Amino acid sequence: MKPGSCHTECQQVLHLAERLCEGRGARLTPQRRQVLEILCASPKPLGAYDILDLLKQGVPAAKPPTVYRALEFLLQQGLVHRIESLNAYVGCVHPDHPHASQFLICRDCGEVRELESQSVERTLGSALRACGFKADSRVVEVTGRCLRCSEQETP
Amino acid sequence: MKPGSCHTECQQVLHLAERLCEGRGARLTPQRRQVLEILCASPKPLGAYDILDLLKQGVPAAKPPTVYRALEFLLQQGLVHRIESLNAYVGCVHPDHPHASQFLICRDCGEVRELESQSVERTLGSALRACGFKADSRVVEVTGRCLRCSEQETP
DNA sequence: AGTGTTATGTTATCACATAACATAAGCAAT
DNA sequence: ATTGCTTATGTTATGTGATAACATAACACT
Repeated sequence: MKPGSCHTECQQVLHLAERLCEGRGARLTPQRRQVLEILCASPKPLGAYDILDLLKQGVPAAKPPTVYRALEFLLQQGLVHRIESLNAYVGCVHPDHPHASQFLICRDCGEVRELESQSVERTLGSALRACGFKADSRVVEVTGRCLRCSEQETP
Repeated sequence: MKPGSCHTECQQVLHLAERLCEGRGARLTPQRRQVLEILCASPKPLGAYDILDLLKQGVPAAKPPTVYRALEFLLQQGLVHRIESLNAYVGCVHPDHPHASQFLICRDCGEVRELESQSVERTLGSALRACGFKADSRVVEVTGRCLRCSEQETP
């Protein structure tokens, strides 16, 4: 079972998202839901205009602000993440607990995996504390080759 | 003495850059040198079009590709870094030894500081090893408030 | 001088993101 | 239900960052 590409898994995430938003009094409108659905169904990060193209199937009148507004909401709710080094977005694998995102980006297959290393979290946290820096958001993005790709060929 | 804003320090970096390029057989041409100079002289990260505006003082015919080509070279040589979460560029403080860049970005004063924590390096490295990921480049960028700014006001 | 390589000039265009203002939908209180 | 507020969406235009493609010039080596 590959991450992000499984239909049933995607459904689970959507239900969880609904519950979370409900509990927070946040409105997961049809449009926002569709954008989340698009991201969850994609095994790879999507650019805003990729999302736009897909969204148009359900919302023909969709335009860039449509997507960016939905993304803004979903990012706030922790339901999706933005990959800074790709200008792209991914559905969050486990939106139930807040976490600083750490991503592994394979330059060959394009897949993005969330890392969630506690030790990286901790060491980064103490480094920040040591220099008195109050963090709002932490970005950890590693580009390279995933295990599968580096096993397949050896350049 | 504030990082990046000191003229003599900037000169030192430029001389070092010349030596490094010389040793590698890389050509630090006048244009590339000017772009590096612009970045070193700035206490804050600059966008490509900011650099372009400044570069035009010395190279009136400069256009976007002029800047991006210079940046490409300087990035390859490790003389500048790109800040992914800002789409901006900074001169490298210590280009002599290669290092994974870690940045602290103050959302108030806009200053960017290089962190270089060995422990973050190590833990991230071992986390990557543990999942068989071969890293090409590591991006660590933390946005928040620097010590100075959080001391000045308390919202 | 000749030739291959690397750097620069030039035009156009692509890709990503948001400002600004208009309309509509949801919701609470009378 | 109507009013009135708040939040969400529609729409047009534009701002900002980056690169493709092709032409010319500078360099380095024999």
